[in-house]
Amino acid sequence: MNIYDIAELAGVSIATVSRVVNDSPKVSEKTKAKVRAVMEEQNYTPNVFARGLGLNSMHTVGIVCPDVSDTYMANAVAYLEKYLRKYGYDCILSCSGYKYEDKVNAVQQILQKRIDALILVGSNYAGDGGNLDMDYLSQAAGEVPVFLMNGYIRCPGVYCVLSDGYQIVYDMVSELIESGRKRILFLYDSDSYSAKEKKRGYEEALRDNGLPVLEELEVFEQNKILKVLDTLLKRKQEDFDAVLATDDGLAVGALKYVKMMGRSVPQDVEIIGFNDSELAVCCDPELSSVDSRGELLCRTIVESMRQLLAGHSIRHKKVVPCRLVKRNTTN
Amino acid sequence: MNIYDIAELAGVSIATVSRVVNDSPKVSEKTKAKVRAVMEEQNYTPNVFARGLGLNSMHTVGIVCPDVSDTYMANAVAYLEKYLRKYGYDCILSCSGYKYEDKVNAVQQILQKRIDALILVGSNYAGDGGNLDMDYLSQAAGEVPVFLMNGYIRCPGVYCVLSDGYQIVYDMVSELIESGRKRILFLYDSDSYSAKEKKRGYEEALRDNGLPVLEELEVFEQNKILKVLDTLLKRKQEDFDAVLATDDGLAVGALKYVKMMGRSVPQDVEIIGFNDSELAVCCDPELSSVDSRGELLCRTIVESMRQLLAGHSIRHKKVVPCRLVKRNTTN
DNA sequence: ATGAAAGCGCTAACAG
DNA sequence: CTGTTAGCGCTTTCAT
Repeated sequence: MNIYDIAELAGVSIATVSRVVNDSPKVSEKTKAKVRAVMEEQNYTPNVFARGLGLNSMHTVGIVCPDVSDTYMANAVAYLEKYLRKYGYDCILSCSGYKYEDKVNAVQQILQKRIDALILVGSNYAGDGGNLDMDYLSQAAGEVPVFLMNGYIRCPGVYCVLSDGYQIVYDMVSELIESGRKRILFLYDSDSYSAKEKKRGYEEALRDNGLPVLEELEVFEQNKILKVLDTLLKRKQEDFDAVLATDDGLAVGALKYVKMMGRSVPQDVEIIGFNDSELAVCCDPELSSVDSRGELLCRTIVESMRQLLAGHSIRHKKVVPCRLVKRNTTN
Repeated sequence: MNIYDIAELAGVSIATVSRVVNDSPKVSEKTKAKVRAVMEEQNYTPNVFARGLGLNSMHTVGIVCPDVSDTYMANAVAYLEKYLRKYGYDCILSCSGYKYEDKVNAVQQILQKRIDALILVGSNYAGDGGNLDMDYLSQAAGEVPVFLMNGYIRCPGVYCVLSDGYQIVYDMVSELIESGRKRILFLYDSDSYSAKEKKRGYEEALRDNGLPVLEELEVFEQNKILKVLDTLLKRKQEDFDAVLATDDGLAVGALKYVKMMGRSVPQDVEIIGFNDSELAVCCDPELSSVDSRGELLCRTIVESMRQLLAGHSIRHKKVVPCRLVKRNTTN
């Protein structure tokens, strides 16, 4: 059943059928109704490939993230998909992994699908692991609009939507210090843009509050609960009275360590995680965690994308404030 | 830059270029090399839409799940994507939600994309919520091969790959009883095929071991840690000495309740979760959990799909055994 | 408001 | 092994 069949059955030309399919205003309501009736009756669906060929678009956006099995990204993908679908876009998903060359490959591959826009989830696409060569992004941006969720690079055609990790960390550290904490452990697990921003917030807050930045208090470990626990056990690093982690998994690892050392949370050690995931509620005691506004970021990205594709111009950088979800704190 | 340009630059016909693109064996290595050189040099990429039109396929498979932000599904999608990409398939993802009509819509919508196969993740597609009308699946199966991950319906064209929830639950309950547990709470959160199977395993094990099936010990609650805790608190149901939950989130909710009641785990109450997620390791004490073999299921699905698309016939049902990951048990 | 016809870029007989 | 050519199903001028 193709457009010719419908045209014949409806007694019109294929051009008219096409116009009806695209809801063109220059078809009389009467004809529209007639054609639509036939389409319904025949259960006709336009061939998306032919349509794509003609329009050079299949109304599809590409979503690339290092790993959807990560809670943060899974959430992001879920929200993105939801908003994109709301506006009739389909999503093609690609999980690139974390290695630079794999990320480049994934981006180049998905571009061949002639997507209408590309969304990169997670700040790992903005300068991770030392390789700062962002050419593949500017190249991509030359073909379609590129959106960076929670990352930032300065490059025409790349639109960045991110939460203000720097600010919230700065504020939290300042508050911790004000409430008497002196040795705050900073736990992170990546060199991504957002991790660096958080670290900067941590260090600046320490400095601005007259405390030294101690290397021994900045620990980099894979985001696995038991790995973190293990590392802390090995280092026998018990000399801290607060922990700030860039992810809830890390925070829980620290929590386990602290409890194992017989110290109590939050009295002896205050622990704060990031992303406000189920992990923060699962552990005992529950932990405060920063809501990094995943849903808002996703909504903003999709709305911006629509603006852009509709011909409007949009800002290259949009920053959203984070907010702390407090649980069991001492103050 | 299209096939004509390449043909001209390489001094061959478009047919030859097309053959090279598709790596047809009937082109001399010499010509292939020549054409490939030009393609490289011009950075040529075949237009996927035109290709789709000609082949009536874009080498894409549809993945539909109720909600990727759920850990189990996120994992499944990650594995599926990985294996599919390995064989050159792209994935289009659709999150349908849990409502029957939304599931039907999602399936019908994604079919219009002329995907090569459809994968439905989670047993919610096989008879959930009372509505047993599986017509939309058999209809879908009429158009493309349909794979059900962890669900089972008897329908030609629908291939089911699932883990044996019935058996593992039956075995675990039997063991619990043998080790002296008498009142085992069964916590579940859906009416899906797999939940029903687990419940059946629970009930049959009780019966076969001479214990009654008590309604008060079967509690249905949303899979949210705090919701479960809340429900148990309201019911003041403390009269159980073991818990079997169909998901780790539920198990953790029960754990919190048990600890709150001042009873100890696993001495007073043994708790076992499902899916072996991070939650099982995050809580304190860590919980045993059933590995439902997500990766194996995904790999099996993708391999089966390839067999099928290659013209071989495959079995309509493949069952994989689960396995228990023990942590802090009493026996 | 509608139709005729020329593409869109590629695949796949068919012919040599 | 290579080239010619007729589609694939739709969009879109350009007429009318």
